[in-house]
Amino acid sequence: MASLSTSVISLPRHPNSSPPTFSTDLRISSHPALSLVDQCTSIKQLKQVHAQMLRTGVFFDPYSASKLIAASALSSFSSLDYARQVFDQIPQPNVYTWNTLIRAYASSSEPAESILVFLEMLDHCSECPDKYTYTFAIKAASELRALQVGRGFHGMTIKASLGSDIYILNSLVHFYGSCGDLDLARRVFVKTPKKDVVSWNSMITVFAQGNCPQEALELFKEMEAENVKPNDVTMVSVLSACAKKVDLEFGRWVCSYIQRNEIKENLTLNNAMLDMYVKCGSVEDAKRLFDRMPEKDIVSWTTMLDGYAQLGNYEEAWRVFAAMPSQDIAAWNVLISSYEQSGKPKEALAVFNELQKSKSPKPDEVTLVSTLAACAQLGAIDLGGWIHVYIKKQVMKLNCHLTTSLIDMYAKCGDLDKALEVFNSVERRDVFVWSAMIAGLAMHGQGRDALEFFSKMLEAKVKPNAVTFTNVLCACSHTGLVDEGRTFFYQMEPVYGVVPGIKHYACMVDILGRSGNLDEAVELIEKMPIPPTASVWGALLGACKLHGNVVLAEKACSHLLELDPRNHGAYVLLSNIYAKTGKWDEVSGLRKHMRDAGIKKEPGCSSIEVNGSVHEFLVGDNSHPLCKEIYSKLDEMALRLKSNGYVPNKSHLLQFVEEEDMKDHALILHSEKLAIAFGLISLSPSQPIHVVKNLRVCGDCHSVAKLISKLYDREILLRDRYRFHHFREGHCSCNDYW
DNA sequence: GTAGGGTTAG
Repeated sequence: MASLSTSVISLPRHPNSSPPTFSTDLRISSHPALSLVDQCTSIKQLKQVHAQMLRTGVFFDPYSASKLIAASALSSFSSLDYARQVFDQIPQPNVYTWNTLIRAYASSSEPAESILVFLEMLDHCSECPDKYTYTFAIKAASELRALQVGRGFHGMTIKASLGSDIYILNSLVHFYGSCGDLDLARRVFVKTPKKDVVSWNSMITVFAQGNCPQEALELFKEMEAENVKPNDVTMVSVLSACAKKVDLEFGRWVCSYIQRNEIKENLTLNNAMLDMYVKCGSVEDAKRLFDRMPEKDIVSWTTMLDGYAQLGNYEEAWRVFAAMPSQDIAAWNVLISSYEQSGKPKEALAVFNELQKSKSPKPDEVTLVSTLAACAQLGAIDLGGWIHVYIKKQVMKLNCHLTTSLIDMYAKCGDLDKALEVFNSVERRDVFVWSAMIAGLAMHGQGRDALEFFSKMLEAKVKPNAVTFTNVLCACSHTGLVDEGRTFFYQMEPVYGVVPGIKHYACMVDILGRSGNLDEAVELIEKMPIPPTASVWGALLGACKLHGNVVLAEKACSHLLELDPRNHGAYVLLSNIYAKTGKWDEVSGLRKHMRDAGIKKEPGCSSIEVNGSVHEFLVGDNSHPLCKEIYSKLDEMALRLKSNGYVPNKSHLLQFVEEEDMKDHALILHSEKLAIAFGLISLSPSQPIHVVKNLRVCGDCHSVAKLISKLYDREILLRDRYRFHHFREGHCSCNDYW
């Protein structure tokens, strides 16, 4: 046997040194060149064998040429371009040769080529595509999620009398599922005459991955009832369905089922069990399994890492991260996204920084999506903009995920123009891209524009979803478009097929309540088909505060506290209503109750980004290095405001403060004012002051910001928990409607 | 001589 340990290959001499003859020569299948093909470990070696085959003429035997193509296209060192070159040298490729190329492209990174080769085959091959050809071509269509193309193949298989081939039918189930058409997948499955285990597996997988975990589990039971023995692949999908359903009990049952039925455990199955445990919240079960797994790969480690991170146990998460054999980008992404999603955007950015410093792995699309979301939370536009440039420099394709994140980041960082620029620059806009743009316009108070975008979206034939409607209603709420809001709300289900959810009800209550239609808001709550949640009562309570309706406020508040007894926001709102109507006894009563129950008001916190770093201020904060300068600026501001007729609005104090002077003092120390003062001293006059506040802006701070924008001739952009306030020349973009 | 179904991060 020839050895390939050297890079230059010398083929063994043919036993009788005479050139081989082909066509009918059966010895060809054992020709030495062919066994060499199997031993190649690099494209270079393959090329040497190829050259020898050409020289000896072996290449012109279709069987031999196909082997060469298979090796160049399907091996670990595969090069499809090379395979294509080899293919093009073959004078008359047969069906098998065509199949090899179509198969190789189908599972490559360019499945579209597979379809093109299939079409070429129809033109150039004297034989018809066979059952193998179709399975490969259908696989390519699945990869591409090309519904129409696949349907075409489906029709062709029927015409070619291959309509009952089990391989083709199973591929079709998988294909329709990956196109998201569960209905067609099911129809093919139902019509499959003799279902084998793969048929069942395919359909279960389609349900599990298509957000129908319940159907997946039911089908598994049906499969059992039909006495089809499930295998390891079945169980992977069943576990995935348990994970999606967050059904730990059933998940545990499945694990014991696997043992009872002696389904052979392998790495993938163990990983699926790990994932199920983690998704169902039992990292303990996951850890027990992890410790006894004979083999672990990067997926096992990443799943454990995710388990700890999701539970907020970052100490253990970092320990797993450090212990993994290698940290791939997925591991970094777990950390960044879990920090970002649990409201720790600063930590997320710190991890991103570490990743940058470590040089490898390179951030991928998921990294950037999570990091942009963290920037959006913080209002960190410098880093956000940097990532935008990074994407352009890396010539990364802006897919819809990234586009959505960029629009969201720019909008939440106050740069609506940039958000629009991104929106206008892309070719493809899915429902999320449109919805993000509508949300951006809404939060900047441009409700009418938001609605115009909504109609453009409909014109573009993009179907709105629940998120779209939340944003549309939000736009109506921020701009006070009551009639429009009502119309959209009542059109949702009959016209667009989107059933109003709790968020939509909360928005609608907000729209009605805010505009003073408190009775209608109450009526809507009473008629809701789903039980109202804290957010719904919260919206009503907010409206009561705006319109000074103490009686209704107390009712809303008691409902709210019934559902969420520790909701400090409710106490604050009610207390504000009491304060507004001068009921100071009630204010102190509430205060006392909060103290006794150990409920603390979430401290107001404002942050401002100056030269790329984020500075945070709490109320009365004096921890900033420039604290002295900030406070003297505040004194100056107070004087200037007073001399311009400003009177502090004390109803915005939660605390009952005896001394009048103290009240003024507490107000002037609100975090947003500290941040604005810091902005005034550290930014050049041409730079707008961007402040992000964690709570809703207080009424007094709102008036102050308006005045400052005029007296100091500065633009102030304040983002509160709900929206943007853009102060310019004494006015706010919200028109004092918020 | 070829085939179909599976696990991690948004």
